[in-house]
Amino acid sequence: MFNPQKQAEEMIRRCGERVTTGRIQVLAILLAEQRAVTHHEIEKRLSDKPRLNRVTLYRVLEWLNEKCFVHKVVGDDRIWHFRANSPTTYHQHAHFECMRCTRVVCLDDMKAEYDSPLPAGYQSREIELRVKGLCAECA
Amino acid sequence: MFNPQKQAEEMIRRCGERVTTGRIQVLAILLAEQRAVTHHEIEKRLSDKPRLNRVTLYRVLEWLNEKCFVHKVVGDDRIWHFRANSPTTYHQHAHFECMRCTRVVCLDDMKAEYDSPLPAGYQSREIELRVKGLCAECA
DNA sequence: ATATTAAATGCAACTATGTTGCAATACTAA
DNA sequence: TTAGTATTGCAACATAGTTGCATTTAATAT
Repeated sequence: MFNPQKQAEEMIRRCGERVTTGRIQVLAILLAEQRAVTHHEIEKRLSDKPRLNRVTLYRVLEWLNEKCFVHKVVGDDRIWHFRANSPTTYHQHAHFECMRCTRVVCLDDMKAEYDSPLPAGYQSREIELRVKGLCAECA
Repeated sequence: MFNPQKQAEEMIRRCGERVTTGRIQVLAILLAEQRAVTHHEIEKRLSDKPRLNRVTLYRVLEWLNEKCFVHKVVGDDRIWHFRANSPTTYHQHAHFECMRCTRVVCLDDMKAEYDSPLPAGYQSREIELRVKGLCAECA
């Protein structure tokens, strides 16, 4: 059975860096969540436990991103949304963004295509597809 | 020969809304520019003439966007970038974003594909492709 | 041309997301 | 257990963008 807390701790321990309760809790929250969530949403989910400082949360998220446990997307609300990485989400990002509620959903099974060549000298490292529209609840 | 100022005025006049020097100047700047530029960059280009107020510039840009003279994209720097629309850019956006200098370039001739279906009940209104990497100068 | 009126502008103050420097604390290894 | 370094918390800051309201200006009617 699925225990995000334990899994998070295991993942962080295995990478050889410092294991802190903050990192575990935040990663656990993101593992349990099936979508990209904002700093603010994570803060709310941390509210019962001894709350992590706002700044620390930002730094933890940045760290998780650097270590590739997580990736981040910015939506039309100009706010970072974080989501736990799974093998499929790693280098191909497709996200759906609701134009009404600004909810961000990850579309893992996409196949982003880009036919035309880039301008001369340009190098592509990552491709991100953003589909905007209305989610089921707002449609 | 290409006169952005005149063309901008003509476009705004034809849409039947108020023609103001602010709107003309900003649209002219965006027409002359071949890429997506930030509020800040536009402000610099306005510096010789009697400068538009910061807030007004935001409102002019918002207005130009609503009237579809312009579209906006947010980059990884979480800043809005604006670009004049041409028929091709209208409903298909593809942008290249340099990971080093954060320059945003529009790739007009893309053909974004999205194979998988959206989750049930979701509606797509717009598709945006973001290719991240290094531009010619930073590569 | 002048007056009228609604829309656009300028100003000041504000909001929100995210950052930085530094002192205090906690994790790891010896 | 102790030492040393990485992480955390706090306060102050930076920046992009917004809001309310008084003033000005573009379009319209006289």
